Amino acid sequence: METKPSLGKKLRTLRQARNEPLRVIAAMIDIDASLLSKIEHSERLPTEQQLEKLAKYFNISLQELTVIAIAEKIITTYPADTITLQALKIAEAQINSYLGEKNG
Amino acid sequence: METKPSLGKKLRTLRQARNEPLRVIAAMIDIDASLLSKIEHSERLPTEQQLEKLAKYFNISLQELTVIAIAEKIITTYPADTITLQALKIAEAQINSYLGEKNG
DNA sequence: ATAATTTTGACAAATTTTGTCAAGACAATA
DNA sequence: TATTGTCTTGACAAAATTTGTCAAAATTAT
Repeated sequence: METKPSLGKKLRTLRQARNEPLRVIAAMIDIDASLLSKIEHSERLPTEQQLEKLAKYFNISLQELTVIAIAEKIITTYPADTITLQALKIAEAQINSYLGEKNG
Repeated sequence: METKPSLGKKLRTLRQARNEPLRVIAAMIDIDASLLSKIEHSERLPTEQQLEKLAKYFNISLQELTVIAIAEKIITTYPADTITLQALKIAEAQINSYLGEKNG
């Protein structure tokens, strides 16, 4: 079982806070309940469009959800080792440099 | 034209240092010369297996190539904004925590 | 026990990735 | 400048991955 905080956990918590079955929210975001179940278990990640609908439905920040989704995608895609760590630092540096130059 | 340092540039530099045509190295790593051309132009990224063969052929560190490849993949996949930046930091933190616990 | 909900695996459809080919651009050289 | 070899590019097919659904099993609640 997946134990650490995750997008799935967050979504499940939000849903349970409202006492709503998968069925209802799945319908709201136009997917099958089984897919939402998988999302809540971090077996699948929501698409951008699903994230948008979820953010709207739960009235929370899309950006916040997107951050977690990207982080999880990266974590599941690459091994948790120093190579990946170095790659992340480089990517970070490039974005920082890009954002820096964009302004002053 | 792509101007910043990149995996493609590095590979092209290595190849040119040997004065070898695409054809030769492409053959060594079992791909078409046109694909290697695209790789050198950062239009495509090498697969893991291609990276391995390239590292061997040029007698350089596979890890070093992999780091750059992953960084470039991330950069081309996600927008260069603060959301991605936050996501990268989270991914980094998770790997660090994983690597930390793994040892002492 | 029954009914509702949730989970899971198998699968089809859609999308993305990967590699090749062929034609054209470019460069070097006779 | 004609010829030959090299490099680049777009279009495309094949392969791989992702995405979503269905149906059946498992779990939970009534």
